[in-house]
Amino acid sequence: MYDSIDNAEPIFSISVAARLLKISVHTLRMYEREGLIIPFKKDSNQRLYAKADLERIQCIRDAINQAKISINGIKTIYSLIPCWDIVKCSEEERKDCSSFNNAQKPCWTYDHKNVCKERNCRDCEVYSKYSQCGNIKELIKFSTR
Amino acid sequence: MYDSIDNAEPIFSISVAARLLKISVHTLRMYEREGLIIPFKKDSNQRLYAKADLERIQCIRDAINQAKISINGIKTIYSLIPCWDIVKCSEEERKDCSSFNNAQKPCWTYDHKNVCKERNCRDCEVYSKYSQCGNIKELIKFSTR
DNA sequence: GAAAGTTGATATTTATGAGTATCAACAATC
DNA sequence: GATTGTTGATACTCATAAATATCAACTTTC
Repeated sequence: MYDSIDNAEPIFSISVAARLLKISVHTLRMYEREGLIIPFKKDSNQRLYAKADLERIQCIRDAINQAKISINGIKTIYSLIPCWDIVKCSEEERKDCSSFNNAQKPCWTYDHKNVCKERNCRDCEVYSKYSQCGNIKELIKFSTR
Repeated sequence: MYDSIDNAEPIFSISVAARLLKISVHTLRMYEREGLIIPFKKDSNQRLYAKADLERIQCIRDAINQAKISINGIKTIYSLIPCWDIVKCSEEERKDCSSFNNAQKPCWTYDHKNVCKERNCRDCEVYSKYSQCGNIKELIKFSTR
């Protein structure tokens, strides 16, 4: 039943998400403010979380609590995802891209120009597909093949 | 005068290094125990630091104190350096490499087999050339060109 | 339309990671 | 050979990051 829910469909309210993850709603909003997650937003501005979001958040929790990586550390690690290789932006665009030229926070926390302007970061695979738990290194490997 | 010193020549004792960096000798040994640095060792086992080591340590300090990245975060970031691309190890060797297949600590903290067995990590460019301050992202960029 | 849930903001608590202190054994220096 | 510095190990302190609590204004729900 719970298994039949689509991974990407935002259906859990913040309080339900918090209960499932055994954390507080405040912590969820804090992760968002830090740029670690991008929950879906209803027209009324209320947040909704999908199963994929919950898995992602659990990875972040493990990084903080088990691996003892600070939030700023996680932001820096996310900033190393080779987004330029994933979205295939041009040399010209790279020169002009804040994300390409910095390494303090994830690309999806910047105001976008260029290719990324038309993309919705929540659905972009830089954010959605590759930024969980151990697989950032897998992505770097893949990009250097 | 100080400028004429070779960057790579290990000449500073631990107490001198600590004084120059304005930190304690204990902190220097702690960074080493954590695998962040590899000082030169005399036959008597005493440590010596080169100018390049001091610069590297200053970068680590800035990451901890300014950027607020935890030591475990720095170790994880170091583990993302595409060493496989730098030392050009084979597919076969990669399958068998603890560093390639993990992302918790830098490659130079593992017991080495394969290509790296003959290398001295302190002199290896994975450690020496590319692991300072902001240039890990530069290296990933370079590897994905 | 009353109750339950959400919003962002600010203030506060607490768990712990980074750094320090102390130690006896050993090495270097003059 | 006496002084100064180094080694690793264990125990301790302190600064602060992560998490919590509280708030009034706003939404959703039945």
